[in-house]
Amino acid sequence: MSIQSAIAIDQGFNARTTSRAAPLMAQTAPTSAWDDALAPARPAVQFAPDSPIYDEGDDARTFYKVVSGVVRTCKLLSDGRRQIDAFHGAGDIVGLEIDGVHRMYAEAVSNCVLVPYRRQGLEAMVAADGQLAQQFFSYAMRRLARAQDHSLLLGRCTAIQRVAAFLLDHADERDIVELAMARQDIADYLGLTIETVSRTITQFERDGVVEMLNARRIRLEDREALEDLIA
Amino acid sequence: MSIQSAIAIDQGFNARTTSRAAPLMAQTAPTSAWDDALAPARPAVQFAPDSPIYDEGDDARTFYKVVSGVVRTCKLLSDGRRQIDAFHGAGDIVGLEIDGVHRMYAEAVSNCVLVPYRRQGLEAMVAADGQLAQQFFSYAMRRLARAQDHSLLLGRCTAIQRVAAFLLDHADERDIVELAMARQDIADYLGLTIETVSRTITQFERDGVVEMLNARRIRLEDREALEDLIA
DNA sequence: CGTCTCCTTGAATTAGATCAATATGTGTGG
DNA sequence: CCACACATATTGATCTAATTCAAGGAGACG
Repeated sequence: MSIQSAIAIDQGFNARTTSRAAPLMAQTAPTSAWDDALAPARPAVQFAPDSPIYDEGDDARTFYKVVSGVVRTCKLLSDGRRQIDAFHGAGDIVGLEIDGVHRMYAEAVSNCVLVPYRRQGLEAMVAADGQLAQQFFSYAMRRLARAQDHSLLLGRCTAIQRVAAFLLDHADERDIVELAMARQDIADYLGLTIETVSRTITQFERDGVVEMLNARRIRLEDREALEDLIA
Repeated sequence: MSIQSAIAIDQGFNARTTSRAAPLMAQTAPTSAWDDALAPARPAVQFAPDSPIYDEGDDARTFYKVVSGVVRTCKLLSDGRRQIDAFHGAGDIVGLEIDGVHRMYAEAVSNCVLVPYRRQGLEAMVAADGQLAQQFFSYAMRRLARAQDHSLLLGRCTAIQRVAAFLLDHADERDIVELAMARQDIADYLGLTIETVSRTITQFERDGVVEMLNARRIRLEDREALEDLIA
């Protein structure tokens, strides 16, 4: 169903993380132990921007490891309001659930390559292999920590602080922010409107804190000023 | 340090969940496997309302299982704004971290009895015992699911929806909400002000949706109406 | 029976949303 | 290469939900 739009490819693993996805990858754990322990359910699959990966409510037989590109996981309210839970880059796991059903839906933000794994196989291996189990526990705890940080941002931070935190989160070592996602995605991640995100970035530019090379590429001119905002 | 205010007691395990904590407990997994597998680090410890359990930044050598009462885990912003991440009732684990440091601080909301466990022992056991590891992984994933639901509430729901969701979350089978926490706690959990929480509940009462038996005890007169608000 | 803490209520303010254009690309076909 | 169409982004004007500021009540407790 949601995988129909995906095109199976026989290789593509050598194409390492794009520089665009690198900042996200930096926040994820090494997954080397995985690649050895778990056999992919199928060859890697490619998704075009905005194409669905799985739907909320879908049977969660399969989970994915992101090889390249960026994935968003979201929830919808009945009136159409959307909350993006997280963006996932190379190395991240998406779609892993304890019970059998996906609690969110996932879509490709950019062109993505994902490796699908069977959840069934995982459960047996986790029970058998303490090392692997430790890795998955650790992975879940790291995701939890991020979700908790996100709650603080959504519950108690101003628009200025949310956008500042987002830019810092996605900046690379050279203070360049390469945005894989559109303004609407940023807004739905930060619990704001697209207009507020746009205005806030513009304001940062007026204040000389950032420079917009273009809409998707922003340079932090004064990283400290941004850090002070969220301190 | 943060445990100084706690008084070690030699028993208290037989005192099962108070009715007050029951709704929270319902959201937690059975932990029977634990009690057998992991030996407490010390006898159970009692905490008075508002007393600190551990501080953000503290060495996370110890984690706790809530035996009775309610615990809050929180983060502070530098200007004093507080976000309550979660309330924890009987059966819940608090203070378990992957790295060695507590990412939040924890305080007793009501009178609490907690059993402390050493994290050190846990890591070895998890690596050795797949069954136990599976339980901890599952626990972390359930916490993650709750944190993600909370993000949707904070990012995209109105004050009315947040308060409605909170009341439904804490109602027992008889549609009675026994609130262990003060209005300020509810506000800091929902990302609102105390005034907005108060006004919203008052409005529910005017609309005949709830009845306030007293400030800490609310009866849902029309559960469906509340459910429709968050649908 | 006063004092304290917690809760509620009211009035004024504001951050961010909404509504409404306008601009800036970006790809397409002539 | 230009002109058009379409997406996405920015900007402006207004509105509103929630906050802030400021009193009052209502229990709880010594």
